[in-house]
This record gives sequence, structure tokens and C-alpha cells, in this order.
Amino acid sequence: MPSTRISTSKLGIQPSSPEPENPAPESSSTGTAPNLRVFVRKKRPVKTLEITPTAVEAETREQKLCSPPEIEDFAFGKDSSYSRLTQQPPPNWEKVLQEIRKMRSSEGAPVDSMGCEKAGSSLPPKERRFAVLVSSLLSSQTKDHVTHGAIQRLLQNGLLTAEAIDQSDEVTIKNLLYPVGFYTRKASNLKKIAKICLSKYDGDIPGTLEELLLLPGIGPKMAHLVMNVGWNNVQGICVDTHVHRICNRLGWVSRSGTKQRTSTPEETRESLQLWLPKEEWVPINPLLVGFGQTVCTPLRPRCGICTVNGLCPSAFKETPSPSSTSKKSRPSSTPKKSRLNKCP
DNA sequence: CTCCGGGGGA
DNA sequence: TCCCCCGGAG
Repeated sequence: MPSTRISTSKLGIQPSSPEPENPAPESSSTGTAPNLRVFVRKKRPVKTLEITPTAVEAETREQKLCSPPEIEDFAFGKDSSYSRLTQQPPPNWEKVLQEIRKMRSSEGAPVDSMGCEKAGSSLPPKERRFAVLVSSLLSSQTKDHVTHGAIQRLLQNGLLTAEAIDQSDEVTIKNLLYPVGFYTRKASNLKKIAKICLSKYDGDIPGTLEELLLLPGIGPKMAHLVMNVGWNNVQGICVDTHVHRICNRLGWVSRSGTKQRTSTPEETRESLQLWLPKEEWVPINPLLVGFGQTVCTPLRPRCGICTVNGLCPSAFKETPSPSSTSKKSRPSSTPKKSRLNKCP
């Protein structure tokens, strides 16, 4: 399974253990359908909260923690929404997805495993979840191997638990995080997060999206990632800029009732969730991230080598040679507001 | 040099 | 909506 790797590889942790530990939040806000007018608009009741299938179910039993919650109650509410869609999927989406999978498997993309996924997977559930949270925090704007290195350093120093981080010096944390991107802010956020986890969650991490979002440095993208990987509870699609960009290029998402492209990742998430079958919610992220890094790049997408260029509404349309047109965007003499750096 | 990037604050 | 945080890549 080459392509089924959520960018959890970033986390250095596997979704592995089933852990029926999740409280099953009443997902009210998550995937609620916005107001779309063109298509059927059913009220979209409960979103199933289930533990990701696959191997998860396999060994899960011995967890005496709790009998598996009545998942069915959620999944089959009155509108067994699992495969019931609230909007018609775009034409050929399955073919497009399949082609992207092929492209992905042939060209190894960076998102693929770092072989570091065991880092946190061997930890006890609570520590593993905390590691997932910390990894998510660190991984943004940071290469996988760098994130992994930082996680390893924290681990080696016994600083991968809420208790330890809370007691540790922020400067120490900061130094261990370096050279992760935004390490100063992340160190600060980490301290705050540890304190919150300790005071409100007994050192564990929040169990719902809403509470996750209250943590400093955790926004929608990471919150969904943590729900998916940390709790094995798919509340929504983890949408980053790659997913956002590519879904718009493919014409897979739009502003409710219009043909306009979505303007934010959150808007993309809601639009995508209206039709994408739930079993694709998790794999879509690593798939498109990899595709976005190798083929459907932000600038000058390589439509020429893309096997779905016949099905993509945007194919060959965004190839404006940027630099050549000097007058177009902005005269280079007027750099917008270049960050005046620290060079006196 | 410019662009990229998640989250957060102005 | 922009800008900043901090690096890496082009």
C-alpha cells in the first residue's frame, strides 16, 4: 500500500492502534453542510464517527478499556450517511483519483513514509496521542525528517509528555525543536498546550475537534489530522493548501451554489465533504499532497505529464510565464512590503 | 531575491 | 485580507 499513507508520516506515528478510547463527540459542527442550493440539501444529520476500518478492527479487542461503543448508532442514524451523499460527485472523479494514485505510485513523492512512523506507535495510548499532537504542531512548514528529528530529541529527553513539558524550561524546548520552522512560537505554544492538557485533560489531549481547536497553534488542518490519527476518529477531511489548490483546479469544489472556486481551505473542506465518500476522507490528503508536490505544483503545474489533463478543467490554463511579464503583477522595483529583515 | 506554508493577530 | 513567525527551495 504505497499510496495509502496519510501525511501522518509527518508525524512519525501510525494511526495504528484502534483504541476505542474516543469519546465520540457529537459532531455537530464539523461537516455540516453549508448552504448549497443547487443540489439536494438534506440536513446531514450525524456524521458517523467510526474508527478507521482496516487493520484497526483486527487487534482491537483486548483493550479492556471499554466495550466498543455502539458505533452503529452513529453510523446508521436515520440517514445512514456513510455512503449517502448530499451532493452529486463531479464527473469522472473516480477515474481521476485512480489516475492520480498511479502517478503517485510511480513517482515517489516526499510525503511517503520516512520509516519513522514507529516513533510514537510503540508508546502507550495516552503518550502516543500526545506525541501525535506535538508532531502535528511541529510538522507544519517543516520537512518530515526535521520534524522527526525534533520528536526524537524530545523523546530522548523525556519531553514528550504533558507533564514533562510543563515542567521544562521553554528555552530548553525551543532548543530541542530547532531547526523546525517557527520553533520559537512552537515552543511557546507547546508549553501552553502542555499546561492545558494537564489542567483540563489529565495530561491527555482533547478528544473533540472543538476542543482541539482551542489549543494555541492548532487550527483546522491539524485538528482534523489529530482526530484522524490520534483518535482514529474521522470527523472531517484534513485540507491543506495542496488539497485546497488541487480540488479547485479539478473543479471538485465550489462556493455553495456557484461555480466559483473556494477561497479558503475550510471552505474547500466543507465543499469536498458534501460528495466525497467517507472512505476517501483520510487517504485523499496524502494522495493530493504528493501529487501536488510532484505534478500539480502551485506554480507552473506540469500538465504535460499529468494523465488527467484530459479531465481537468484547469489543464494548461495556468501556465502564464510569471517572470517574463514584468509589468503584469508588480514592478520588481516595488517589492511589496518586503519583510525588512534584521540586517541593519 | 521570491515563493511557499498553518495559524493567529491586526 | 494582509502580515508575521522561520526555514528551505528555486
